[in-house]
Amino acid sequence: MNEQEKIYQVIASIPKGRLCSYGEVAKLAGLPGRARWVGRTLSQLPSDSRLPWFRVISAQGKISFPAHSAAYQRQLALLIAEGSAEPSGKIHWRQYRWPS
DNA sequence: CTCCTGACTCCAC
DNA sequence: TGTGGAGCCAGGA
Repeated sequence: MNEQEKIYQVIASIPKGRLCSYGEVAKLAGLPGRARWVGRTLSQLPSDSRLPWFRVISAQGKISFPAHSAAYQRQLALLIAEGSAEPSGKIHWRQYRWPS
């Protein structure tokens, strides 16, 4: 399994209603300190992917896209759909715990 | 090889 | 609370 697949696996395991930061995903995938790598990997994600990429946010509890951008609104809408955010943009960060 | 870039983080002010 | 800068590291030019 390559690094990209590990990252996909971790993200795929995040339950609906739970969120995880890029840094946490990296750590859980066995790639500590490589949050940027996770971000880059997601940026390369095919548009038709089923991966819940929108459950990954920054460590500051915010969406990592410029506010008002189309990408930002797309992610916010998906989070609102599962109760992880409000239309106002406020995020309800229910931290995902990796099964230990 | 060097330089720049980025869906990131931390820490100091 | 906000901002700024340094650290981070694989890719691409």
